[in-house]
Amino acid sequence: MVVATRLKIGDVAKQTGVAVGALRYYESLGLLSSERGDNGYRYYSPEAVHQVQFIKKAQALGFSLEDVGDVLNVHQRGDVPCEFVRSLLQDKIQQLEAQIQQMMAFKADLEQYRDRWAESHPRPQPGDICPLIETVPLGA
Amino acid sequence: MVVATRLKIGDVAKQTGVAVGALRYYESLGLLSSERGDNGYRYYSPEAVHQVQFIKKAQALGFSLEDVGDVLNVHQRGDVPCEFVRSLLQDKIQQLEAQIQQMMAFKADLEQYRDRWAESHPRPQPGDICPLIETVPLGA
DNA sequence: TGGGACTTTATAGTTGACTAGAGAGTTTAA
DNA sequence: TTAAACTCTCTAGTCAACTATAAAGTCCCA
Repeated sequence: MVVATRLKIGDVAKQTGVAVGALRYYESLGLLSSERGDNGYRYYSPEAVHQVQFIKKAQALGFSLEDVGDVLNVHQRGDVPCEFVRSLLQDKIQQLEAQIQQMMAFKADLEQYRDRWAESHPRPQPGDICPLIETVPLGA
Repeated sequence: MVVATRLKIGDVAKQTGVAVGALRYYESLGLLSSERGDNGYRYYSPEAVHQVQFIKKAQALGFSLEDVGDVLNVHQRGDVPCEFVRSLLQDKIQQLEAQIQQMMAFKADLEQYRDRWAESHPRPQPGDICPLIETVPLGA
């Protein structure tokens, strides 16, 4: 009676804002799966939308599609012990933590950079040459 | 008498751990400058080493070489008012801040993900199927 | 029944940040 | 002095993550 909604590739594209071509590309990498209709069309379950959103989110944070696959493929194969997934997750969390620390340090650098310059130039004059970079070498 | 040390490209490569080809590439993008000797060789000042280190640092944090150029080119041309550089820096700082916030949120997601699973699986059995991804859809 | 919107595969092109190699000239240390 | 090591330019290739296009088939609705 109640047949689970089957989405066509264009529907998933619209709901996620991800291009049709990109979805096919994800499939080619094993990040996203679909069933094929008799017409050869791909049909997706509504969860596929979440899957794609997850991919985009991870990606926005600097994870590669391969990284994402490390987690998702494991799920799709459905045959890997939980401990493995858990350690993958733990790795990602630690990577993220390290990256956050680096970013905060770099941000502090940039702020110091900006503020030191502000001190020595309380009121920039038109035509000023900017001594910013050479006088406060960053990241040395 | 005292001539400032002139480094050859290979010296800079060794001191920074960046490949010779990459240094030439940076130059082609205007991120790094050198003087040419009569032999056609590039010669670098010791500050070039800091410049390259800065590039690598920014890059490691997800800034593109174009981003880096936004800051550095301004310096190399030496003719742009400070306020412009200041606003560039301010932009980068804010970008960084936003990214840090996102990363922290995502990290929290992953941790929740990991911990919820731990609750429901206090002692994973060998052969367990991992219900991690489907049961706790992330980033939905 | 038609036609526009959608789908398929396959191939090729794009961007960023390089690396690799050819072919030629230069420097340097034994 | 000569050979290894280094440098030059130029062209081509690589990898990731796509996008674009062609040629063909399918769906849907007025």
